[in-house]
Amino acid sequence: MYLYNTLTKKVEEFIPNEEGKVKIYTCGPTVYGYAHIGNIRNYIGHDILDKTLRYLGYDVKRAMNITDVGHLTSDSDSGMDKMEVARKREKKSSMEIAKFYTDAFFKDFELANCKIPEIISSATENIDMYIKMIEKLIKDGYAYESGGNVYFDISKLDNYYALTNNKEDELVVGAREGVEEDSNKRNQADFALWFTVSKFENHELQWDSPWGRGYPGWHIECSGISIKYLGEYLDIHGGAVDNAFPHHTNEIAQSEAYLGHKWCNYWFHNEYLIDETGKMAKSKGATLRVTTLVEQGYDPLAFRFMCLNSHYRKQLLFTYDALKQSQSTLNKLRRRISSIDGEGVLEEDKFNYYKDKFIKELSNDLNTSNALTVLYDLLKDDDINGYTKIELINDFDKVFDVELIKDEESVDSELQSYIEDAIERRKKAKENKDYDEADAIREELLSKGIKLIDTREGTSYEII
RNA sequence: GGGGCUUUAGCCAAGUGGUAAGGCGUGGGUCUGCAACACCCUGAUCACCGGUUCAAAUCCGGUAGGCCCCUCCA
Repeated sequence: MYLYNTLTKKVEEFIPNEEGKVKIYTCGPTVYGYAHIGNIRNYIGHDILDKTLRYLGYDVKRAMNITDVGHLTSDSDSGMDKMEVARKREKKSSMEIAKFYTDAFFKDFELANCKIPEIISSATENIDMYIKMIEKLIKDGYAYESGGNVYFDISKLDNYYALTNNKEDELVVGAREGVEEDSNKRNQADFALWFTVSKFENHELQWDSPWGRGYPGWHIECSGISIKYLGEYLDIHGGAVDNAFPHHTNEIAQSEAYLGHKWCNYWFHNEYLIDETGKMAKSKGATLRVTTLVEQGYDPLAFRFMCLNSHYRKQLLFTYDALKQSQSTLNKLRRRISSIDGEGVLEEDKFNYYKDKFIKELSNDLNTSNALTVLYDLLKDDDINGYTKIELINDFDKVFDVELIKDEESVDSELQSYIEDAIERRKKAKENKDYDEADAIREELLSKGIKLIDTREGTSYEII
């Protein structure tokens, strides 16, 4: 398995800390609003990573956080907590907001056939862990109290910018509008580990701590949850590209300072899904959800397929035209696969030949686009029996997970006899050259969601 | 100002030194009462300029365009 590692800026062979086992941490959503399709693309990328590693035989343990507190609109202490903003907007309690958007998130997540990680933990469930970490960081001289807050002192590290090659002198404070410098910090790039009540009024969620009643900074949650549930040695940590700096940079800083040794070997970053205006962002008000696509009549797996057809490290432009193409491609694939006669016995050498090709593509930094080409090559191969083809398709779909072989929809016997009767009536009408009647029957069924397909062998149907 | 990514046919897209995969769509055809489905045929010298090389979409330099990060975002 070869993966691009942001830390080394190269595609390198993936070697887990413990043979046969992989520990993955995925940065989860901040649940102050709906997850849009760009967010979901990121999770589809992680899902493919997860499923590919399992496909290759690794024992995968994956954790993901739900950020329900501590994520400021700005990292200087002037920002509002995102959860607080949503709370005021919707006049609900923080926990209600978090619950509502967490449920909505997982609905979209599952619509895209993303497997839910073994461990899901919310920021507010692990306050003890953060306090423990912060206490040690202060004790060891990596963190300090100032103006009521606790900050991490990046000057204590030799290689703070390792992940992104940023240069301290060149970073622009307030490059983004609305960001103010925090005068409590010793170094410009220091970041908050704990905020106290003194800085914010009416922050609903607060906990007692050695530094006063308050709440954790954003970055500490991922380190805390990861170390608590996955241990001191992590194999892969992932997120979207924008997380690399400062979030992941800060995670590395605080985790390694806390642990006293290297923490995570591979950093996995997904590129964005963009639209004509650029990045889709919750903060820009983007609300196109997977659920929305479903309401518009699209198969959510067509969206997943669209992501698979591209590469996780390439920006992907979302257009309805592209989505329609994917829908069409997926429909054609499924039809083609459903017409395969699955008779025969397993042809092991051919099975292995295609499986090896499939593995080779996925192992090359998750080249899903080429993996799909292996599927097309397989479908075109006349020198392999139907049974073996179906076995391979089922096998590939463990990773693609786009329901290439749709389960036969169970049609109750009453409906089935009605359809068969209608097909027979239509057949008679056609024999009598009463095409108006034949078309009327076809229309009647179509209005009930049943599509007739005429073939040389007769008429079949499809529930749509 | 600094850092990162990116530019291949109408669209999505593979390709990491040897002479452009695949898919969608389009057009043409076969089939068909019609339609749909299916099947067959159909397309590019790889943003531009220069260099290295027997050989470059692939390496190097430059130009232009797009996107992202630099303390809110997946």
